[in-house]
Amino acid sequence: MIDLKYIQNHFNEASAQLLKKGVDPAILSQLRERFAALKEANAALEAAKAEQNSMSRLFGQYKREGKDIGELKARVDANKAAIVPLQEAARAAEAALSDLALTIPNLPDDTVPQGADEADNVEIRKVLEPRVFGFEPLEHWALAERNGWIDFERGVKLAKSRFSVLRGEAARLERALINFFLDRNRDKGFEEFYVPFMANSTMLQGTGQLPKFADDLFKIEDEDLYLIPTAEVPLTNMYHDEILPEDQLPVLMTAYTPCFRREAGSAGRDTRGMIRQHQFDKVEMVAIAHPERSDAVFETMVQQASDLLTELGLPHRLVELCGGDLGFSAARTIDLEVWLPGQNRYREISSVSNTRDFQARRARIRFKDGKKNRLVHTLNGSALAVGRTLIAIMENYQNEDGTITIPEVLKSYMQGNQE
RNA sequence: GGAGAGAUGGCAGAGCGGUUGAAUGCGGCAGCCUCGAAAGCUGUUGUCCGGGCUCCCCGGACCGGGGGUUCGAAUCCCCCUCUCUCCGCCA
Repeated sequence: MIDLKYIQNHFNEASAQLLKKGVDPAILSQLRERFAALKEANAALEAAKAEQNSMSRLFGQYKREGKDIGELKARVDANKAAIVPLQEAARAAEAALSDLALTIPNLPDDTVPQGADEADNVEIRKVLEPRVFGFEPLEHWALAERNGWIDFERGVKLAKSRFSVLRGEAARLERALINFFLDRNRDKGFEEFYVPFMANSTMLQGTGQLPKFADDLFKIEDEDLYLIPTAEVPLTNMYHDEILPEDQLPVLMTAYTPCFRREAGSAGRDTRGMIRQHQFDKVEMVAIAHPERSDAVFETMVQQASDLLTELGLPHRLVELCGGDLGFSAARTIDLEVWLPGQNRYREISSVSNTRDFQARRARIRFKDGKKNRLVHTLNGSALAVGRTLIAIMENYQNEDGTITIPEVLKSYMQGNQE
């Protein structure tokens, strides 16, 4: 949730920032009005309640002293009746405000480049040179088909489209990658977690998936539970409604989870292969950071994701997302895109974001700053998307005969298997 | 799924329907003591919102969540959620 006081005091700046994210600033005027209306309604209600409280105290006193309470009771009854509509008004104002506030995205950092979409993202740097092939490299689905590694048809049969089955060495490689990522993240000080793959609506609101993006989630019937779209949800909400001691910051966490997404808005996109599935594996990093030190943590996380790709020998590039391509909760995001020779292009494999205090405000995650409680900054980043890494390894390490060479660092996880 | 018990401040644990935002203990913080520490003693110690234009005061809200009774509810009533114990089922 955005900072309502900031909107109030820096209306023009906030409007400009929101515009960068492609949001109509008119919504901010509306927000400001609703905020003012709530304050007014609350002031009236609280005054009436104060009156009621003081009369009630008097009531008790009269009774103890044996005084006549008839006249007082009449006054108190009248006031009580007057409170009812005020109560209603305040409640309505509250609902109107939060309904709107929860749908407004985070404000982007000043450093975020201007731009409408993906095309306006800014490349920061490339890491590793793409390999030169002496033959025409195949796309991952063709390789998978040739070797029987991915069974798309049976995935569909078992569930529906956009599900697939990994088989044999591919399934094993998937597991190897998960272990490799978790081990390396742990080496960098991220504590490993194993978390529920479902989360309730309060937690999803905390990280910003609800209420606005309910259509992107799989909901469990008759339960207040959703399949998690990312481990960011359980990890970030680990400290939901808690106040951390300052010396515990930053909290660095990592977890492997499958991720479940409806992909409601992406009909027809990436339908071939494993790029966009309803279920995929991901190892996630989440940090709860001191607000003055979150930028350094952000850099660490970007570097970590990049190092994993480098260690796997996968060429990639770092891209700073422009305002229009930034996610709902993010103030700043750097994507890592891996080179896919079969597709002859870079594809997103990790996304590292600093949400500043946007999620912290929604999830009420705070730390003790001396005597005061302050909101923390929360950050998240993939390290890495496992399925897409698998694809990248297949495409980058393919041989002319269709076999795949296992990257050096994974060999210990594959018990010496070379192919 | 069935039966019972419970949910109070960082933790433990009291709380006749009326100065109870809440006893007490632990923990935390500050001070005294000490060369220093421990022990001991003294004081202090919840969160959120609004106003004064701020670390001090005033008002409001909060004792799992939501309703209700009442002039007044942590305390009485109803619903929901969760936890624990027993039974059933189960990896």
